Amino acid sequence: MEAIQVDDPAGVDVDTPAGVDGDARPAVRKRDREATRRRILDAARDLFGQHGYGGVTIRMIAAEADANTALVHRYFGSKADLFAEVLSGESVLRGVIAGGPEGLPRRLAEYFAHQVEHRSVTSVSRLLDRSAGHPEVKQSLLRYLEDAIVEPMVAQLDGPNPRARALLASTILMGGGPVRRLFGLNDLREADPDELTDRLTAMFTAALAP
Amino acid sequence: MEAIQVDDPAGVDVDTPAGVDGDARPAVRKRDREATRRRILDAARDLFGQHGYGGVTIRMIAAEADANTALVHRYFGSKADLFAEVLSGESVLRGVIAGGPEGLPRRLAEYFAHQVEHRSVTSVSRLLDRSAGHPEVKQSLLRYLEDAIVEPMVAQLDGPNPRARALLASTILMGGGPVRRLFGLNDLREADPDELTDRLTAMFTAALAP
DNA sequence: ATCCTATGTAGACGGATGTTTACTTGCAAC
DNA sequence: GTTGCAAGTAAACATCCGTCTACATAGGAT
Repeated sequence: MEAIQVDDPAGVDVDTPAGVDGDARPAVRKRDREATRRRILDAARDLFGQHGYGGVTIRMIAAEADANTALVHRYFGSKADLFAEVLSGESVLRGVIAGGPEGLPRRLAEYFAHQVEHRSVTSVSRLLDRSAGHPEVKQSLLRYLEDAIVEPMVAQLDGPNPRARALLASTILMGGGPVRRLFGLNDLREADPDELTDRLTAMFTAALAP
Repeated sequence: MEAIQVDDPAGVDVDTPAGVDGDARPAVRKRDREATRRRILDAARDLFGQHGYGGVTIRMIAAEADANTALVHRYFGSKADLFAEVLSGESVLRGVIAGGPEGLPRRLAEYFAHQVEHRSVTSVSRLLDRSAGHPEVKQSLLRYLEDAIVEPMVAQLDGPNPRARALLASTILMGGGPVRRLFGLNDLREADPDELTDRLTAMFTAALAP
């Protein structure tokens, strides 16, 4: 869990004949603010997606990005700020939701079912699920859900109480996180994928119907 | 968040005339293993229910139970063990699920809607939600969900893939936690309670139907 | 009244974490 | 080549946490 110390003084042994180390990084890296910032952000996105906010330390992020811990704070302020920036870059669900109200339940169902079929080590739902219960990122999570899910969904709904209906659909989406985390995927794969999608479509339809 | 230090040396001032302190506890308590154990367990149940596993410290529990930190470990082993014991005592949902398959979707919907109407500071869903992402209690959570939700639900289901259907219903239940935590209750109360219950019934029916 | 044990207590230990500080060094403008 | 600043580094700081150890004492058995 620790001991990922990068004990390469990065100055000794400048002429490493060829990259013998696993990572394909140059023996001595150019100083590049933007590149470093991006490496940190990418590492943070991966790690937060895998282990959630609480499961990741600044030192883990720095090690994964092959950067110094202090740089994380220099470029992003605090851990919570970095998390917020990672989250603000996610936009997969927005694309799923866009596309017109008729097919919306089915598109949501297919997104859900897709996550059951192809386990992605990193995904937004995984990140949301595993970051629950950390008050310092509640605002970031709320903003993401509002901007990327609820608001675009409400924009497509006719009839009364669109917001309550969108929240019920979100409930299904968010429930997938804990269920997958605890039970794994095999139980949900019990039936064939098409039946799962059909059933989910019916659930989303019930949540969203006017 | 801290400084709940109980600085009562508990021996000085033995003859406090009457309980002037807010808590109705005797100035000097009798030594009582069972009572102390129960106080700790009750405090743990309340606090875990409010803040989740990670949001509660052993010191908070001890302070709330007016006991010593070491006693928590003496009586319960570790924090994770204490959490498991708290969880094993919860059985509200089992009662909701029992009662026959026909009314099951509606009973689940009413349970869900009830939590929207009467915000209980402590509840199982709240506890489950806020304890996500802590690997050391994953097994406890899984066991609870399996024993108290999925297994009793499966026992009532006819038709194919009962387990996958039960998991989909659980998805709705578990999604309620994050949604309530982040959005609060007002948005879901947009419509009148009966309509909410009806809609949830339809969702659970879609999840569970053969 | 005297022991003895289970109950309760105080405090430390070891480790982890977010964050900051003081320093070094690459790089480019002059 | 010199210099100044931004990029990068090492190490510490300040907490906080779960857990454990060594000690005090209440209260029943003798």
